[in-house]
Amino acid sequence: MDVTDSSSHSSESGRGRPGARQEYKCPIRDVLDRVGDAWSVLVVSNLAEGPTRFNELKRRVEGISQRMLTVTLRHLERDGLVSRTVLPTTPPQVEYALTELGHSLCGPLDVLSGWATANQPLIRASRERYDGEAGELTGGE
Amino acid sequence: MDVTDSSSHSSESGRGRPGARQEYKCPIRDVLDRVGDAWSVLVVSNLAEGPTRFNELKRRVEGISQRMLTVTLRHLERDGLVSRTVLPTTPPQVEYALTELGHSLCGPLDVLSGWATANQPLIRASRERYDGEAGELTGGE
DNA sequence: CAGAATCCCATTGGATACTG
DNA sequence: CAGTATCCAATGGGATTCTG
Repeated sequence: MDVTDSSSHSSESGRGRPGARQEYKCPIRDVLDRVGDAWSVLVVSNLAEGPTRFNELKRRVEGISQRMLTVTLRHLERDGLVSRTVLPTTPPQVEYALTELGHSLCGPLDVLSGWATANQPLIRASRERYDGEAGELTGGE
Repeated sequence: MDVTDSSSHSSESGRGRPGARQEYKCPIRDVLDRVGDAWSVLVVSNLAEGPTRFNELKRRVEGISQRMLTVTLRHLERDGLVSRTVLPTTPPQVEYALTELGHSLCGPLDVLSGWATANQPLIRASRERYDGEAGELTGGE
């Protein structure tokens, strides 16, 4: 494991401007920004099953707003994980598909989701224990 | 790949309350919420090297605010990934360490960061290409 | 030292309406 | 159909201050 940030800013960089971190951080960061975005993962995993059109995707990811789907797809496209193909039909159809790079991400993502699925019970349990204890202390009772 | 949300809400669940998604989603989600949080990853990877005290951690992750370090540690603790031990000294010392569960996450995290490191050049390139084209269209010249 | 609390602005993201 | 644009509530997170 070596995700340790090396190109870190001295804390003065982000001073005064809340939320405005900085542009250059460790390489991992920006990838995690994408992976960490729950929508991205759901979209990618959906696309893993094959090319899909916008509204179809919106239906499948169900719960995502139109705006977020657009934004997410743009990000994924920008990162070269997803390709966007406009079919010259009327009405216009747009097909999204994983690129090679996108497919290659599925492996690592799978490992992670495997871990998540396997350990979710433990995590859930830990949370309930934690929350329970917290409640005891606060509630006094 | 099957991260597809199965316990999805009909869109009525989150209706009206922006940002307030819902409590139950697919198992993967809450794990990704933690992994996706850049700070969590940095903290975990730091703790992977051994137990560390609060301020030491703050120094090492450099760039993290005190508040975020506290919050992040609380989350990790709640999820059972990190243990918190108060040494009864004066002044009080608090040591944070990875639990077994926490350590087990390092593997998957490593896979991911491996992918990230390996493909970062491609991603960067893709972004520049994308941004370049976007600029052409918008700026006209 | 370790952390809780407060203030406050910036970004997020849902809802809605409009366009080609 | 496939978006784009706008509005606005909620959250995130830095800075600062106070405590045991």
